[in-house]
Amino acid sequence: MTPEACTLTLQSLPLFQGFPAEVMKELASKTTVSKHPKGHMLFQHGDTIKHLHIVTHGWVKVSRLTEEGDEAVLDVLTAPHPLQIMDAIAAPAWGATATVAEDAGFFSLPINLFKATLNEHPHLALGLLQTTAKMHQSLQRELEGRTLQKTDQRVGCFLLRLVPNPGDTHPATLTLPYDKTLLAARLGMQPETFSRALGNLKRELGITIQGHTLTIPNLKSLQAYTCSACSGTYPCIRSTQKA
Amino acid sequence: MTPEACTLTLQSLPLFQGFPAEVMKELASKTTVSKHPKGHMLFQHGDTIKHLHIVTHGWVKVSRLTEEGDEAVLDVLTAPHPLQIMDAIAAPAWGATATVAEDAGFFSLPINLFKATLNEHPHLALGLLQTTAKMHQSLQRELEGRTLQKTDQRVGCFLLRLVPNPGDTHPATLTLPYDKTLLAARLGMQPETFSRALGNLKRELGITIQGHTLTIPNLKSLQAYTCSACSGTYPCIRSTQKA
DNA sequence: CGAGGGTTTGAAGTGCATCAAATAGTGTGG
DNA sequence: CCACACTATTTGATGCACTTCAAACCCTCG
Repeated sequence: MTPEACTLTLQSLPLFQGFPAEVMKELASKTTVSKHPKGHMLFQHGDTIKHLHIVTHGWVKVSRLTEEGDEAVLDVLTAPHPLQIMDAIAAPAWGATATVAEDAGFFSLPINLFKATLNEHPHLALGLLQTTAKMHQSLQRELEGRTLQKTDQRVGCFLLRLVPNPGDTHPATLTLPYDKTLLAARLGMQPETFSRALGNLKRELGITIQGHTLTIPNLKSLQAYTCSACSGTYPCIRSTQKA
Repeated sequence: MTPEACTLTLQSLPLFQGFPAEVMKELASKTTVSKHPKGHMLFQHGDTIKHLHIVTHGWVKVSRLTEEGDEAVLDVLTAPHPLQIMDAIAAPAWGATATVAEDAGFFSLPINLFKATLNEHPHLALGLLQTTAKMHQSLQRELEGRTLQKTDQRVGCFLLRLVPNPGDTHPATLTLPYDKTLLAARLGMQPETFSRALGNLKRELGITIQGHTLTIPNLKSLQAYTCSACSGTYPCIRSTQKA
């Protein structure tokens, strides 16, 4: 990627809204571009933070592991999201582990440079606050869902947020973005439970499933089934709007 | 409260670390002090946010309600925490409901003034970023706990974080900060389940319970019982350090 | 003392996890 | 292009953790 292209791409990120052109050029010149295949671990819980990583394509699992080997998936991110930016800002070490879930590309910029830039141009922190505040809201919504929704509803809710045009009435078609096993973990349930939940939605609401593609014949009925246990109103916050 | 006292108290809040004295004086002059009894609702999901409220004493429940009347408790806050600062900052607001859980006092400053101050002194946003980042980490830890820990372990974990001197070996005594019913909701379980969990800890680990006071004979064994399902190491992030 | 909410205890039901095994899907080398 | 190995997914059977419903108990406060 040419430096100019890199600058442009960086600049388009919500994270860097409001950053002046000359600052972006400086940041871009120190930015590394990389690709990693599925399964690659980017960093893990406890590692010293050296870079701020931003996903440019693919999917990345952010999780925490216990001594006993259990895993809690905190999020699964795609472009244009930064990885654990809260840790990068606040902590000396990563608070989670990041693993590539689907072949992914990254921009990585030295965390010191990023922090220095923020210090030199403190008004940029205001934009960053917006970004982080949205992430926090999203996480609160997640906690609410875990508390109040049954597994079927969590799955339905996730599907609704994948629908390309929520406004449309009538059949919606969508593609599951990554492995069903990971989807299950992302939603805090076992793969078997996820599979059965999809089965229930199929039976109850006529949803069609072919591999990773599925069709929802009636969005309204899925909303009725799903959103009754949620405090928001559809179309609610969508994962791709998070940052 | 005298204006001077108010200024001093405001200034001591982590939220306002680094705010210059003259700015604090200005903020304090516009700050309202109030008290509300248990049960009072401060604001609810959907209300326009006009003030930034900061708890000065007592406890406040932050929750979201569904149409069906179910409630998800997102947090229970005490001094010196601000209420829903993320919502105050981010647009559009996501919002939650805040209810006084134990008689509480507040500082309230007009949100516009707060935002204007941030804009005028953008470097203050850097400190705010630190605060919000810690809140986010804390919420991630909560989500991990809900995913990986059994109810007994969640209760034990909560108790450990209430211990006054985590370093001490030998019997620790602590007081539950608010109703057991609310505690249960805060930990994402039913009151009955919470009660039984305490009973289990009593039986398994010799914890003594007298009303809202309890004694833990051996912190190490409680840690072993509780923290094995958690990715952190005790003493982990404590609720009172959150902001 | 009596009323009402907070808390505990018991019994029964349910949702999800777990274990086990079959099936579908994917990539490999022949 | 096929056979194989390996993984992802589905399906079934069983068990357990937690919820739900019900009732007793306790505690505070008027």
